[in-house]
Amino acid sequence: MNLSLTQIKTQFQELGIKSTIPRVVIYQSLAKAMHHPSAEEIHLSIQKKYPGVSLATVYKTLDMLVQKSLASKVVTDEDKVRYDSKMEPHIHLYCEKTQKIMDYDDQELAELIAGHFTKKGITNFKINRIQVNIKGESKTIKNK
Amino acid sequence: MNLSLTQIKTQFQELGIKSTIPRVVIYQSLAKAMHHPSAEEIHLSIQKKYPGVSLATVYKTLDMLVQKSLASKVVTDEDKVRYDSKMEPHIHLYCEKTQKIMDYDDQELAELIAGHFTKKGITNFKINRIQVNIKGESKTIKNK
DNA sequence: TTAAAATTGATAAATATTATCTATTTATTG
DNA sequence: CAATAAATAGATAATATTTATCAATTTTAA
Repeated sequence: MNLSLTQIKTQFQELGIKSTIPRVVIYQSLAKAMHHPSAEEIHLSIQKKYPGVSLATVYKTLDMLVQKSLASKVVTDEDKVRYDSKMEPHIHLYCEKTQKIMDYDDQELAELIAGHFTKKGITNFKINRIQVNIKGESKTIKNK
Repeated sequence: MNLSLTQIKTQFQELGIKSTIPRVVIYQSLAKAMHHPSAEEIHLSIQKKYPGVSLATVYKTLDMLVQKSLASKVVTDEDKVRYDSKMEPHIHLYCEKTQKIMDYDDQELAELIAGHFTKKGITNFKINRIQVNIKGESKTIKNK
């Protein structure tokens, strides 16, 4: 999602987040990215335009965004954490060959699962969020 | 699952895994544990009886077990990897308060989801495994 | 414009995991 | 059983990611 600096500042204000250049830029980069970037990737992506922003600030800002529910952590089999600014429920497809993560929207499945638990429930557990991850391989189109 | 040393040795032999004391003991500890232990927890758990076994060996052995499909990695929001020796498909309940992971078997849900994808499919993606994680809070029994 | 409070950036520290390399152990063969 | 080749273990160094520290800077509010 492409967000303007003004849009972000407004959004921050509504949530009581102090607007600083690093924060706005980091969130803009995350929101634009389609590939669930790591802290370091975000740091790199803003290097050219904002060389001053440190990696520590990127980490602190990402944590803050997660706290404020503007982003979520995506843990993977790699040893680093990735981030996602798409907060609507969606499924992640993990390609085991390329380690890439793709988004997959499936409203029907979401309802199917939610319905199952509404009907059946889980004893002694309060469900906040249901995550579905699919692991496999993305088929690329061979010899056109 | 409680496995005897002999059972494990036999299982290793069948899979072409060389039986060493550290390996057998590590796998036994993992198989017995119900709490999805980390490498360090496994290392601790065998300290008393087998003080010689190093943490490096625990890591190497766990990797090997994952390669041989005797265990799987469980990534969490914590910054360490946990391991699971239960290889049958099952759901993990993540308690966001205690960070504890509980197993939850729900054959019906598994079939529901599998059926959904059989019917609907995902374009350009070969599904190997479907993981369902449920995040929330485990309700403990208050004031008996 | 000023002042208090919060944030930043540079760097050190902590933590988890992997790599290296020699000594030991295992499995095999005679 | 003994000898041997191959694989593994253990100690430790190295790497990588993330967090903590703290003075300097920036923001917000008055």
